Amino acid sequence: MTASRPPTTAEELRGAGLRVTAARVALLETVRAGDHLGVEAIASGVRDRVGHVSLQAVYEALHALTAAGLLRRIEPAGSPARFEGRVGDNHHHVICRSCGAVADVDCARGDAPCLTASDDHGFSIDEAEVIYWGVCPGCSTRRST
Amino acid sequence: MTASRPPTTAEELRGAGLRVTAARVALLETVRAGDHLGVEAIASGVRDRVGHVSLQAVYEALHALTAAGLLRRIEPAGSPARFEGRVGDNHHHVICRSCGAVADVDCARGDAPCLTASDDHGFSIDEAEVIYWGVCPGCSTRRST
DNA sequence: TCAAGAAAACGAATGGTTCTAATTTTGTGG
DNA sequence: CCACAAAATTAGAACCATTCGTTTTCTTGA
Repeated sequence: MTASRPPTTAEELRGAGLRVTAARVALLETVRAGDHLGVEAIASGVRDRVGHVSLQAVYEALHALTAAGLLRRIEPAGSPARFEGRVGDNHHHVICRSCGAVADVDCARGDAPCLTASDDHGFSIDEAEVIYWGVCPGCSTRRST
Repeated sequence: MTASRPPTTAEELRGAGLRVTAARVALLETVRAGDHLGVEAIASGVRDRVGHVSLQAVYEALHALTAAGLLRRIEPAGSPARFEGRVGDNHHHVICRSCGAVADVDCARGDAPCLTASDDHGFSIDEAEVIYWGVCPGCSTRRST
């Protein structure tokens, strides 16, 4: 009897070669429902769904899901890591210098590397990561008033 | 009598509104002579020039010189911070996924922000930071052999 | 030269992340 | 259905880069 609930998330995990645990399903759903969450926020979201989960387990699962390509890790300079569920579309990010808010920016090209370096110094480049730095609407109104 | 040696570095510091100390002069020269050095390497270079300097003093000076615009801080995801002396030309970086080597990539535009976001979400963007990820020549030959 | 204030030293702490080793759970083959 | 091996989870400690508070030293401008 395995037809009562839609096992989409679980199937994705299994399809990626990962074992299915309640914590991983909850984690994947939490990250997808959230908006560039940090580790602490993810842990809290996972606990809301499945009870107690250790922080280390969250780190481990984030590592595994990121390596499997189900999650993407972004790490703005000077901030702890954040995770997002949108993968595969090679999009970029705008980050607020004031509050650290992160928003997605679609990539015009879509495929990585979406930019070509003027001089690659012999490197074989596979990705161009773009971070736009600025001030978000909320912070700029707060500043000017 | 102040014409015996070229006081360029000291004048730059003073011009930026900073006090001139042996440690700061040595630090600025170390970073400029080096190639995207980390804090530990900078501290070691400063000590080679002026003797004992505490790590905290190095952090403090790096902070001050970065804020004054004499240095630029880059922080590749998953690595400690590195500093470079080339400022003002809004160039970008190629980073080796294997050994962490950093090389400069000139920006085609030169002025920041050199890219325009497809959708800025209302942010006022002042800089587009581009990091090209790949494998450096040394690491790719090492891998293939 | 002198006093004000900034910078450096010193010592310790903090936060995010990773490691180790032991235990539990999961998927699978008998 | 049961047992086994692989993988996941746990707890705890450790690690690293960075920061903080305080005292001492030094630069600077009057």
